Amino acid sequence: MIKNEYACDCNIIHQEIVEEIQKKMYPEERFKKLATIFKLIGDPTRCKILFTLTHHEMCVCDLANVLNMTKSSISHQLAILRNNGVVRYRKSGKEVYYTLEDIHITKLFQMGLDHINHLP
Amino acid sequence: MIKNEYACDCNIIHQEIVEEIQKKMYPEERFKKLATIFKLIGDPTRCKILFTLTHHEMCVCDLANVLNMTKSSISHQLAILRNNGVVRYRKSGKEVYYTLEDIHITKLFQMGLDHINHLP
DNA sequence: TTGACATATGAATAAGTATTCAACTATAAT
DNA sequence: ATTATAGTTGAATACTTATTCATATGTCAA
Repeated sequence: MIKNEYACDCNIIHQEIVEEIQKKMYPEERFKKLATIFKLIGDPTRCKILFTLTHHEMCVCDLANVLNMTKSSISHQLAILRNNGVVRYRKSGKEVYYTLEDIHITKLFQMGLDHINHLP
Repeated sequence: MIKNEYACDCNIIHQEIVEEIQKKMYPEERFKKLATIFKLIGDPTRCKILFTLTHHEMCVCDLANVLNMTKSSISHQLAILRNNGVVRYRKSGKEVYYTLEDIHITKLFQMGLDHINHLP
């Protein structure tokens, strides 16, 4: 048991295992990115938006009606998805139409969806 | 264009599409569950814990050392993962050893990890 | 050009959450 | 028995974030 004064508030119990994993550890930045990806899907409103866009391209008003929420609220959430490259938009007259952009996140979302659909 | 006074603050622009998707829509509860799953992974500390446990079963002290955080902080996060069935624990003397429990969440996590590892 | 509507956005508010701190339980060692 | 250590947990704090409100921009129709 090696005292570890600087790193944290407790002892290392299994030094070999700890060192082995510390070598494999990614830099902080990568874990932040990873968490961000999951956090993007980790909100009910955004889940509903993604679910809806999986079925059809949609403008903000229609999304607001489908989700039964205000345009403003939807628009804020779309901005988050947009700024993280999850959705793409095209303008047509007064309307703005959104579609899914990021294939990886879409796949992750679909996997999560399949999972809960198979729950009891 | 049909005025929708009760549902939200705006008009339905494409009624057919909206109605079609409203039929396919899941109940609120299911989207909450879905979001919860992703939210569980959507935090850098929990990502690090999951990453570490992917490689080896580990006790709280060792986890605290690997992540360079306090035992308390780790323990709180482990409680969240535990309460949501993501990790399992076994006691051995004074130590508590954690392993991954939920195969679905582990798979989702791995998919996310693969994704960011293939980023430029 | 005026009015109506679709969308975006900044600020404010409210709710949620991660970490710290202090106190607690349980186990092991002396 | 007493002490030290591993882990948990509740409360407090600091931070993040979703929604609302008010306002602004841009497009279309009259």
